[in-house]
Amino acid sequence: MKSIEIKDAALKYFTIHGYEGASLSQIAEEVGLKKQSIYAHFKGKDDLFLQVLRDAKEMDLSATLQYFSNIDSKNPEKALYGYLQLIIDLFQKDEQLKFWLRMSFFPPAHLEKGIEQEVIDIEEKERTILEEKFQDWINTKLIIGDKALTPTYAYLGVVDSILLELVYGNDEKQLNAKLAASWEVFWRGISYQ
Amino acid sequence: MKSIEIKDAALKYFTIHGYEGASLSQIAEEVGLKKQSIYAHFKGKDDLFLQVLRDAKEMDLSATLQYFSNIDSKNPEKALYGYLQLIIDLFQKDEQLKFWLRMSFFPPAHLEKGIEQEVIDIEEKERTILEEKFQDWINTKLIIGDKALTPTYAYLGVVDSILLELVYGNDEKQLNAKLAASWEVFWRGISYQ
DNA sequence: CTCCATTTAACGAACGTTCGTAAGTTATTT
DNA sequence: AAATAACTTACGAACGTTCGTTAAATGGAG
Repeated sequence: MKSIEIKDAALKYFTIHGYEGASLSQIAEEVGLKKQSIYAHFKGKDDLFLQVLRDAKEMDLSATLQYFSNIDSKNPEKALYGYLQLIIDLFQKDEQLKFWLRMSFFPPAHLEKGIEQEVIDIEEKERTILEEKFQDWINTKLIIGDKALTPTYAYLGVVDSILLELVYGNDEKQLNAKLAASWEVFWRGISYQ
Repeated sequence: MKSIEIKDAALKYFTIHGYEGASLSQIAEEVGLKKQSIYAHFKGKDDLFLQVLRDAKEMDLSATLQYFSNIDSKNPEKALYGYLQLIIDLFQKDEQLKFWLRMSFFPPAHLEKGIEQEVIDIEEKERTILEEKFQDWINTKLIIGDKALTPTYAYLGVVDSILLELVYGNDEKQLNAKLAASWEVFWRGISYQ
């Protein structure tokens, strides 16, 4: 299917060059087409971009949902650390997560409002999932604390810092060192000792 | 001085629209000039961009250096939390930090190599400052641990997560909640209890 | 008169988009 | 089964606009 090929190429160029820096002729050339042919599949650049964005968002959200529906609820340490590794895997396996990150932080100005809404939407969903898990673990005395929001936000902070290191991504050794350090301190910060 | 005005306007548009999305005519219009007049002050778009970048980098680095040369070395809790607040202040006071962040994560492709070098440079300098402080605090039993690298990386992770929240910046309430949560867990993770 | 910032004018190149058209595929009618 | 219609996909050509950049003319300050 050609429209999937186009979206793949668009994902690649939007991720590398941003919305304004990516051109339809580059994208078309990548799949062996002229730029005019893109208009047989998409209404225009904005339409192509938004479809790529929604695919990326859906992929990100479904990966998170699936992971946390299959975890061992008696082992928060394994569950939480495993999610960090999942993110690293996802990030390195395909471009969608990097694209999503770039566009949620620095959206094209004329689409900012719509994108912001999607970002808030996914963020709240993922936060809710985490908050429920943390509440369970607090209730069952597997981690310390009273309200679940504190470890939730702190954990999301660790996730963000790992994502940032991935985006920045100059060195795998440094990534692993940062992951180990953040995890060690975080886990000590929320576990009984 | 007109070239400073131009750099200020360039900073603004580069931050909002990125390198490719910002145009010289917009920047010139902001300071009441025609775009061709920019060439009396800068060699071209790249030159203007790189000068703005170096100004931003210098500002970021000098703020960090100055802060950590004036801290109370007997009180890591205050010093570390104060730096997080300094970052929030800096971020909200002027655009340079946001510009620096955007360009260090998503540099214009054709300048990537040079920018990456600058980012590695500043990152190493800031990490070294922190590492020395943490080593002192470990030696004087003000925080736990053996090697200073672990709390250094973990703290840099907290810094990153706060920066991300600032970039993303939809809500001051949420920013404060995330800051409080990350700090609480981090501090518990590195302090004696 | 000189210098320098700024202007007007113009450049080639690239941008996203639209149009008409041709070919190929699928569906409907004879 | 053959003929017709409708739809999809792709392309050449061109649209108007904007881009970064260069060159030459203008104007004012020292």
